[in-house]
Amino acid sequence: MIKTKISKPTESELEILSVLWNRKNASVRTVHEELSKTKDAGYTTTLKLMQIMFEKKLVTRDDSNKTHIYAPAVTREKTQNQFLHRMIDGLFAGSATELVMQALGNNNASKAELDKIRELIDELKLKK
Amino acid sequence: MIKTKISKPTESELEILSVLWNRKNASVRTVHEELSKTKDAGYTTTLKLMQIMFEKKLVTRDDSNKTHIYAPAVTREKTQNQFLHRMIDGLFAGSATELVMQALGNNNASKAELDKIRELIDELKLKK
DNA sequence: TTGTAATTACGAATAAATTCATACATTGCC
DNA sequence: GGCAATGTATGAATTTATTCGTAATTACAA
Repeated sequence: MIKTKISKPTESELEILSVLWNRKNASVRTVHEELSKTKDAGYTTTLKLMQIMFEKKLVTRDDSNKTHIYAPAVTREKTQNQFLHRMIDGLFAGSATELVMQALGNNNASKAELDKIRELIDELKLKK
Repeated sequence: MIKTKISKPTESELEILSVLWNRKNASVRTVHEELSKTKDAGYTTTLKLMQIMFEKKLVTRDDSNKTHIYAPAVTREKTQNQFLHRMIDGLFAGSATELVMQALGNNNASKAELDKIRELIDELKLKK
């Protein structure tokens, strides 16, 4: 199996991917309007970014109509893991456990959420 | 309390901070030699970066001797949290729980580690 | 067909991060 | 003192990411 170079999405690209993940696919205009809620940048800026992402193969697009429709070419999960690994390696001395504990400790997870995590842990332990 | 603008360390700055965290403090040469093990860049590049970090107040330095000694001005924990939050907001739709589950699921934590995390969870639950 | 609104394409400006060459300063040793 | 070794300072080049103005294209309604 040939592994093509992983191109890590930049900060801005991540914002765009988020919109695409939520909507499955979208036009530049839709993405731009979504982003405009929290950020202010010109329309052509978003367009250009999405074109670059297309070249990088971070997204695919259907250009059979005038308005091109973009869709993510990478999954949210893969991308999350990519960043998690980066972070674990660079900032948590390679220990995923450290990251988990830190994230748990500093956050107000509800009782229900904590239970859900506990369940997962028990499951994982069974596999050992 | 006055909150000064948080300046997020860049990728390269993070590598330098890692060395400083591990050693408490170090000269440019020491840091550079450490980094050279995994990365190849010139000495003055490391120097310049550390000077910039000093201006940004990411590190302090003792320049009473010819060879300046640098020390981290931000803690590893604070920095970890800063990045964790960024990541949770940008990539996990604001849910720390999601991040934790993802990190756990994809990683081979040992039984002992899983137990440690479970303990933490139980502790947190008591506080609810 | 022709005009207009919406869109994509393109190229260049700007900004941010990284890299490095070169100059200058300090120390220790002969 | 004079020289070599080891540092720091500085400015500029390079690279990567972001932004946006303007031109070309397309769809479609009048």
